[in-house]
Amino acid sequence: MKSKIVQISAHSCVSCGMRGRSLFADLQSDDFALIDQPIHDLQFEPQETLFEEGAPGAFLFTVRSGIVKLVRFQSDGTQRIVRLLTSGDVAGLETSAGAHFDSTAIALTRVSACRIPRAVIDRLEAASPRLHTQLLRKWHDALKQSSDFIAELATGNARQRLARLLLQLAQDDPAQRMMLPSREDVGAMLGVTTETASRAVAAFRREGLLKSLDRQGKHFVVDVQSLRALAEGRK
Amino acid sequence: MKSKIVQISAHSCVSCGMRGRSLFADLQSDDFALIDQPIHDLQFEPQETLFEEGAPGAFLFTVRSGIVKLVRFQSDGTQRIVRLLTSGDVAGLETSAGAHFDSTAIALTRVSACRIPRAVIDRLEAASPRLHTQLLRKWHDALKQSSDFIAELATGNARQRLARLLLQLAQDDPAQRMMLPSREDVGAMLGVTTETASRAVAAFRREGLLKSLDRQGKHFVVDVQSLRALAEGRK
DNA sequence: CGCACCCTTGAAATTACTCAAGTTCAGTGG
DNA sequence: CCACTGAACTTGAGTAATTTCAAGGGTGCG
Repeated sequence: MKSKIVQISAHSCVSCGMRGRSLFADLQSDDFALIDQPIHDLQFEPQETLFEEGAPGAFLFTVRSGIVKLVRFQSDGTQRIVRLLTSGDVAGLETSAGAHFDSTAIALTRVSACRIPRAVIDRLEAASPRLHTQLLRKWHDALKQSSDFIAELATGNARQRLARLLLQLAQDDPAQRMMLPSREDVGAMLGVTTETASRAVAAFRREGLLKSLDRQGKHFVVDVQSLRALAEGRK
Repeated sequence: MKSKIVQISAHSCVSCGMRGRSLFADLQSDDFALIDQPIHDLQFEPQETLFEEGAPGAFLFTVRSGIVKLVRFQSDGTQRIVRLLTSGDVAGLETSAGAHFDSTAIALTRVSACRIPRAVIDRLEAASPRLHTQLLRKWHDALKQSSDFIAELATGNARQRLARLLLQLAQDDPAQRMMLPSREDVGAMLGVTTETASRAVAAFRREGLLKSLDRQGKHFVVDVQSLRALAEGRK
């Protein structure tokens, strides 16, 4: 594990640029005084793992930037991606319910994430009701994302699923740009083989639904109109 | 809506047979005095809906018996089942995060469920920390079930998915009996068509992995050994 | 330059979908 | 009591989509 670690003082949480979307959104300045254990800002390189399924969860992570995949490994060694996390999402929420990690978290891009000890969460929640609302919201977000995943990425044919994934990945960018993970990961998200994922991406490029921004075929501009039509089944 | 309604006094919650698995598991007798709004025990017939996606969630339900499906309707009118709830599970947890219902809940069998007003949850949680742990546990259960759904029922071919579903449906019965929903619902759970679901069930019956207990093909005894082998890919 | 890794493509085999027709069964009404 | 009906399940045949296995390209890195 070569990830860069930067220790954060409670003070710097207060002025964190993404605090509004983080777990600490509702905290008041007094509350930060209750943080009695260090919170670290960790940097992960692509492919590095934040935590592994089954490990006792002593920490929870707030993703500051980048994309994290949550995966389950199957008995044949292949992986199924069960959810994607982006900026503002929490990885390892199950920690706050006292459980072991339910899945393995792996960075898809460079990822910056705050690692918060479980004890800090427990203490803040007991001492201040303000963390509570935000924790509930994060649970809700996670559950909603998970059922969206089923409804959108595990339903319909490969072209439809890919269209929905692309729309999701491009949704935050004002210019409809997005970065596409490896074809293997795309397959693991859609529940299809790597080859099928590759063929579908290649077809979209030929049809002009995707326009390459680089030579490696990782960054694209998407045609939102047409993809939306495809995603909803009106071919 | 012809569902039978029975009003429950806080007193009867105390002695409820399934309280140990319910939201109120950790409450002490004092806590029940805080329940200032009626909790109803509702009976739903198969096909009746508990609540609809998008409705403002003023209630949350604890399933006492029976099976409830959570469904999302797609733009073409077909439905995708995103999760199943059984005894002890909570439907409409999103209520406790102040959100609208994320999916529609429909009874698959006769269902008995306690309808708890949101205000009761809020009050209990504010006044007593004991509800809290249990609420967290229920969020965790829901999220785990949702990712299990992806990993198990949306991965592999139709035979494998059906095998995993059957094992799940039979897991609580000491004699490996289970009741199978309509083929349409099976399809909506596995992400395949009704015909494919029907063919897979029929094949399992011919192969002896399923033995009918009735003429209508709803109740079966499952061959756990063989299904487990199939589910894990060791044919 | 060559190796490794990923992506792409091809062709055959398998699996799933579509459309259409039978079958069974429970409930209804003559 | 029995024929009729509707709904759900089953099955068949043809088509489409996906997987599988195998080989060929491109890119980046040592």
